[in-house]
Amino acid sequence: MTDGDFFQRAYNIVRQVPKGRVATYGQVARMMGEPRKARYVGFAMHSSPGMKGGVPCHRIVFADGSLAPGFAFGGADEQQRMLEAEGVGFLPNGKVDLRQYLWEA
DNA sequence: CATATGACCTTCC
DNA sequence: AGGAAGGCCATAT
Repeated sequence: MTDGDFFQRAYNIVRQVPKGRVATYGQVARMMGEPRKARYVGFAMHSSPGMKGGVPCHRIVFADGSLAPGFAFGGADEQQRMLEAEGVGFLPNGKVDLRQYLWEA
């Protein structure tokens, strides 16, 4: 196996994220035991097969609760709408309420 | 083939 | 308390 397994591991964690809940890149990276690789978790999402592959990248948000503008499915607006459709609540500042919807392993 | 950048987070000053 | 820099692996040019 190659180090690329890191991607597979990232997908594995993201895939474990329950519906109506969101996880942060750093948290996922930390789960894999590589808190410094938070950046590549995002890369993994970019190369992710999509939710069709079981990788709900839209449930992955920043550590502060903001989404990924310009790189998401069709815009942070679409992503935000999807999360709301899953039951995730958003704060008036346009961020996810990690206080309540942050996925806890 | 080598160089540069990237959906980020953590830590130090 | 706020600001700045670093770090890591992979992908793309």
